[in-house]
Amino acid sequence: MARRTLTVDPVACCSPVRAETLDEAAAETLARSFAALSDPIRLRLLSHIASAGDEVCACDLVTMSGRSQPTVSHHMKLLFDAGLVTRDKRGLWVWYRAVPERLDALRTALA
Amino acid sequence: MARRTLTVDPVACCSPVRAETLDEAAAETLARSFAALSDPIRLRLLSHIASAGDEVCACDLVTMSGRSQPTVSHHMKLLFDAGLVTRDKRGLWVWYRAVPERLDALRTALA
DNA sequence: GACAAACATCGACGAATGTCGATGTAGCAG
DNA sequence: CTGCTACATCGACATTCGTCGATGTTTGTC
Repeated sequence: MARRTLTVDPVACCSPVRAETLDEAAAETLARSFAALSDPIRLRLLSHIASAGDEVCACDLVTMSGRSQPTVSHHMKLLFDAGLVTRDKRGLWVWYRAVPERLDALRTALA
Repeated sequence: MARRTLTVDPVACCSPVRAETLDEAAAETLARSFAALSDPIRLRLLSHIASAGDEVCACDLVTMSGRSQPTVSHHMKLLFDAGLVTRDKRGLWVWYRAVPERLDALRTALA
């Protein structure tokens, strides 16, 4: 059986905000996703990965963001838990990849 | 000339996150908008107004959200400053209306 | 085995946020 | 002018968040 984690469903989420009033559970889920996008550093990290169109090494993110390694690790964990990126550890390096389906799901929620 | 306020431009914002890495200024602007959507109460308030398709009285929002009047007023100010709703005071009542162009702008930013 | 490198976790700190009671302000009704 | 109503602002509080140095863990190299 599929293991239940704390991460959100990559695709499904909530009905569009303009369709009907969100119920409390849907609002909670959506809010958590948007909270992942509510920090400029995280937005730049995500944008850097998403625009690359390919895998990005975590080591690049530290230099690119200008933050310390623990801080970047913290932000990437939030993006990962929000389902916005995937993480793939190979050897010493960790490679991140954007999850376009998740971005599309959030776009749908704003419809 | 148009008065410059603290509110954001209703339409224009940032290039899509998948197009190229956001610069710091764009990331700051976008993050502030998503921060307005990062609270479940605000999402329900906005969804209630947006799905109404018409004006909504502030008095309805208090009962609907289950929060105190000052708290609702605080949240509505954030939504207003984010350009997601307009405010129209007529007599004693304040009427809110959703700004679909702003929601569309955020959807575009997630493209 | 010992050592180094990449990343995660921990602990602590200041700053920002959500919340509400108390109070201020603007607009009606008498 | 007096009161009442709807909403905004203020002050205070607990909680959450962003940050980084120190430390832990995993992996590869020798």
